[in-house]
Amino acid sequence: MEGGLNYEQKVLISEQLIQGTNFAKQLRAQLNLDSSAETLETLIQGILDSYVKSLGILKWSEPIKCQPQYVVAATLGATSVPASPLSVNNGSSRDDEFDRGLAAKEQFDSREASKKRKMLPKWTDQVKISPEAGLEGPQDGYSWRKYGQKDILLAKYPRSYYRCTYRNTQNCQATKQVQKSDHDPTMFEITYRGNHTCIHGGSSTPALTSPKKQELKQANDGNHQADELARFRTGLMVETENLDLGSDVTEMPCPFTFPSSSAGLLYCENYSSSGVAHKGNRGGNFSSPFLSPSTPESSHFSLTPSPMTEFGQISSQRRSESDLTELVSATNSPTNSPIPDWDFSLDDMGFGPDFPFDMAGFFP
DNA sequence: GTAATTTGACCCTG
DNA sequence: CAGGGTCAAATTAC
Repeated sequence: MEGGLNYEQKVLISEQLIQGTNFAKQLRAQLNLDSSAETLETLIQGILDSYVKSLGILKWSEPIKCQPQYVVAATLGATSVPASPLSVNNGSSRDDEFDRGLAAKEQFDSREASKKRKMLPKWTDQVKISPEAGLEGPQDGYSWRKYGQKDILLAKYPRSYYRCTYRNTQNCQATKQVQKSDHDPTMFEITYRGNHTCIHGGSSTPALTSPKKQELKQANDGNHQADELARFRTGLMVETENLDLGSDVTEMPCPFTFPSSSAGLLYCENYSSSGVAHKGNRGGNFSSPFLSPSTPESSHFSLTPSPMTEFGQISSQRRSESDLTELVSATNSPTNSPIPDWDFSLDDMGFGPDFPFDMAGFFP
């Protein structure tokens, strides 16, 4: 991928990245100064813009495999949050699980669908539910319909399967799985797969077929409750795990989209190909195979394509604060979002270890 | 009556 | 063959 960059691309990327770096530096300074959420938001937006532009400059590259995992840790605002993103991540070998069962058939064309299913991006969001969260709370912007529940081997709690309500009408292939954590009953692992191609889903006022019904339903369903609530109570930070870009891994594994405000941890797992997903996207601009399952309108995140610790440090700082939550909440409002579809794929972007991205100097 | 959920059966993958 | 994911008929909720 990086090999395909021409001079202009590199220059543009550099400019954007430098700009992003500057914003990040300012943000860091502001964090230390305990600045207002507004200021922070501006800075973060700047960072995001820079990334978006940078990534947009990159040509879409061929599908590549997802090898390492990205761990996106999102902090719950006022609620508790896992002490360490990485620590929480330890517990699962979900990749294996999912890979094994990934392939179920599709209605239309079993074999084709099976392949497609395999290529759908997926990521796990760990959500911690808190009593104070309450039941009110916005929907994640998408309408889900439960289509199955299974008892999982060695798991205390069953896993619920949801798919987009508009699966049939709009052929939206997004699905999610919700399972209560064995270790911490207040913790839910929500695995999203596929991108929303439905129109209703991403809107600020999702055309939920029956909002009331859903709310009531989900109120009785801790899984959902955690899911929805979490979405609006978070700050996002990204950490990488198992990234060994110095090794022979030649591509950036996961395309990411950051479900704008997922709480807890989010793992980008096992993303394999973007080809299919692109097919389903309209326009093709910044739509990626990784449409957010929640609110794609905006996401605040930090991105580390290398195993650096800088973000981790920032994470720690932020975790104890609530500003970012406000910040995210604010920008979560679709009306505030300058980025219509905050979805992009590093994969597609062709990000790779050779990408001229000096993360070490990102946060001096 | 319509839409969502439940749940047992079936299919696919490893 | 076991386990996970999905289907679809039956049931429930609105």
